[in-house]
Formats: sequence, structure tokens, C-alpha cells
Amino acid sequence: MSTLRMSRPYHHGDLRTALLDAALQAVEAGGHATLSLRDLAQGLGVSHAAPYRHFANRQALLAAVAATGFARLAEAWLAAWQGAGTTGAGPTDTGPAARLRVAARAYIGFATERPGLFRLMFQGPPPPGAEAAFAGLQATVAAALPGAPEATVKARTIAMWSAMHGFAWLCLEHRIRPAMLGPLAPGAMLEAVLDAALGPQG
Amino acid sequence: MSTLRMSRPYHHGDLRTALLDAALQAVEAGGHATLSLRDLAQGLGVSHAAPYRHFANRQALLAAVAATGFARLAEAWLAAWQGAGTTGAGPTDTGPAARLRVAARAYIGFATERPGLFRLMFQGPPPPGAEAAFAGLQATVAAALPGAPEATVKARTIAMWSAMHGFAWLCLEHRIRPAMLGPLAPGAMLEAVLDAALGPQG
DNA sequence: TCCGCAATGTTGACATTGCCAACTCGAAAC
DNA sequence: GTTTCGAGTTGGCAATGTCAACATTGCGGA
Repeated sequence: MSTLRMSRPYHHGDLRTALLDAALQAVEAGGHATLSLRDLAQGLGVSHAAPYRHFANRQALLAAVAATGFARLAEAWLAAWQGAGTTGAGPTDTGPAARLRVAARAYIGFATERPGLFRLMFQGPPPPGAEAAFAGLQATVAAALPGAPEATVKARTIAMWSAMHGFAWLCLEHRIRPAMLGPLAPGAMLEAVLDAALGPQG
Repeated sequence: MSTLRMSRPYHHGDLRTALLDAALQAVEAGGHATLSLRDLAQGLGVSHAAPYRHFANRQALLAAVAATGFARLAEAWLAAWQGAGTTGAGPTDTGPAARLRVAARAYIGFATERPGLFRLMFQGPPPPGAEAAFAGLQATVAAALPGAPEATVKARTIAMWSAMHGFAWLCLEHRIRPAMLGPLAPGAMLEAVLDAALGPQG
């Protein structure tokens, strides 16, 4: 029975997505290590066991968050890649290598702007959607290497992914910091990594 | 008083290093996320609060483990680099790029052979010793680029570190798996990453 | 040699947390 | 209107990190 007046309805309405949203926010704010299911539930005005009606356990919730992270990353990647290719067909049209470079900056930007989410995405068992990430990457790399054999495309994809992912991670975790760079500007080191991964002609 | 006979001595002797050893083993076996101070203490035949006499908290113990990990990684890196340079001065002598390539393989081998430790090392606040890792890397890269300006050396160091670290991490977390490679052999993709990071002439 | 002290270890406790079982509520199907 | 079942609640348990208070021991100085 409603204890007094205006008591919250017994059913939340859409607790599942509310949990996902709150978890995403918590992961971005404090990292997945400190996320507490009970905190989440309390924040949503719901009892401490309610989350278990929608997620088998903490790990399942985190996996779902990671999956949405992969969707957003793929979105950002593709948007950057497509955006870089729609500058008209004139002589200033962006070549395929330059488009890849723009996309790579989006990848690294995503990582540094959402470090908590990015860390979660690339830790532990791959969540659903992580698999498609490689396929999307490979498709854009293939577009930059028309006519190349599949093995070459895969090799270049892995090389590029490794370079930009490693750089993103090392920046994220402050293993690479501007202080250690001396004369090298932060932007320049990003370009150096991309030069090595894509060739300086990009 | 000793409850009966042969009771363990009240003082452990060297609990600090015993804790470090046990923690290292636990991290390599099950990952740092599941490491429990109480388990560790029980395994060493010591009460559950004893670890707090040597480490302020769980995080401090993990940081110490990570620090020894960095020491071992630097050791492996340097050993590979030096080992690759002592093949005599004949025409088969290894060039600087090839030596870097051997060292990079050692880096990736370290990561894949000790995934739990490697994950710990590159997560959270950098432990003492992490700083020196970059300096060691840079020294070997500098040796491969005699006469190059500092900015170039730093740029190449970061590019190489990013590539090999990213590749190691993605393999570690099974984001890169042999199954997704198709015609590309596992060894070949490693070489492709190193080609991109070092130039194919290495 | 004896005493005191600081380092090291122990016991007990507390709060937090993930997770489970049993129960309840209420909306939708029949 | 009755039934049913998904969704939420209460209560509890075990594990864990951490702290406070106490115990033990070895070592250095009187």
C-alpha cells in the first residue's frame, strides 16, 4: 500500500535502461572498479536487489555497458571516416589515407574523453559487439587499399589498430604524459604515431 | 604462549617479501581483481590483518607488485636488446633496427606470458619504476638512430611503444585472435606491426 | 643482566558489497 | 473477475577491506 501520498509506483517503468544509463555515468565518473550495484539501485530509488531482475550479476551489467560503448565507438569512427570523405570531388578532396587519419584521431579522442568507459571496453572477456569493431575497422582500411589482397588488408588493419590503441591507452593511463616529451608537442606525437601506422604521405 | 608444540613463531620473519611473492603469484594466476588480502594472509599462515603492518592497503600492495613487474620487463627488454647485439662483427651482425625488433618481441612475449601482471602494470596510477620504463625504451631507440635530434627520437619511441603495446594488449584481451586473421599467420601479424613501427628494412 | 620500547602479529569488530531466497505487488491476459 | 507472471521488496549470508585495541618478541641501552 502507498505509505502516505505520492509514493513512487511499485514498478519503475524502465529500470533496465535506467540502470544502464546510471552505470554508464558511474563508469565514466569513477571507473568500473568502484561501481556498486547497491549504490546504483539507491540512486534510482529502488531496492538493493532490484537490479538482479534485469542483470544476472554485476559482470553482466558491466558487459552491457561495454557493449553500448563499442556501439558508440563504432559510430564515432564511422562518422569521422565518412565526414572526411564528403568534402567534394575537387582537387582538395581527401585521400583514403587522410580519411583514415581523421578516423584514428576520433578513436583516440573517444578514448581520452571517456577513459572509464574505454578501459572497461578493453578489459576482461570481450562483450558482444567487440567483434564487429574489428570488422568495421577492416572495412575502412580495405577502402584505403583498393585491390590489395586480404592478407595485406588484415595486416595493415592490425598494425593501425595496434598503434592507435596503444597510444590511446598509454595516454589514458598517463604512461605518456606531455611532461616527458620535451621539445615534442602533444599533437606532434599523435601525428608521429599515425605517420608510422599509415605512412607519412597520409 | 605456544598453544601446544611446534606452533609457528609469532613473527613471520619476512612477511613483506612473502606477501609480495604471493601477491605476484596470485596476480599472475587469477588477475589482480580477484586478489584478496585475507586469502593471501591465510595462505601464509598469518592473521587477516597482518598485511597492514607492511602495506597501507590493498592498493599499495598491488602497486608494489606492479613495480617489480616493471623491473622485470625492463630486464627482459634490455636482455633481448643486448643479446641481439652480441653476434659478432661479421656481415651477419644485427643492425640496430633488427635489435629493436628482437626487443619488441620480448616485450610482447612478456605481456602474453604474464597477462595478469601486465594488465596490472598498465592500469591505474603509474607505480614507481614506470617512469624509468620510457627512459629505457628511449635509450635503445636512440641507439638505433645515431645523430637524430631528440624530438625525432622521442617521436619514434612513442610510435614504437604504442604499436607494440597496443598489439600486446589487444592479443592479451583476445581482441585480436588467430581466428579473425584468415590467411594471416599469427607470427606474420606480429611482423606486420613491427614493420609499420620500425620500417620493413629492420 | 635487566628493562623498556618499537616493530610485528593477533583478535575482534564494523561497514560495504554481491548475491540469494522468500515474499509481495500490480498490470495484463483470459 | 480471476489468474498469472514479470518486477520489486525485505531480510539475510558470506566475503572482504579496514581499523582499533591488545599481545608478543627481539633488540638496544641502563
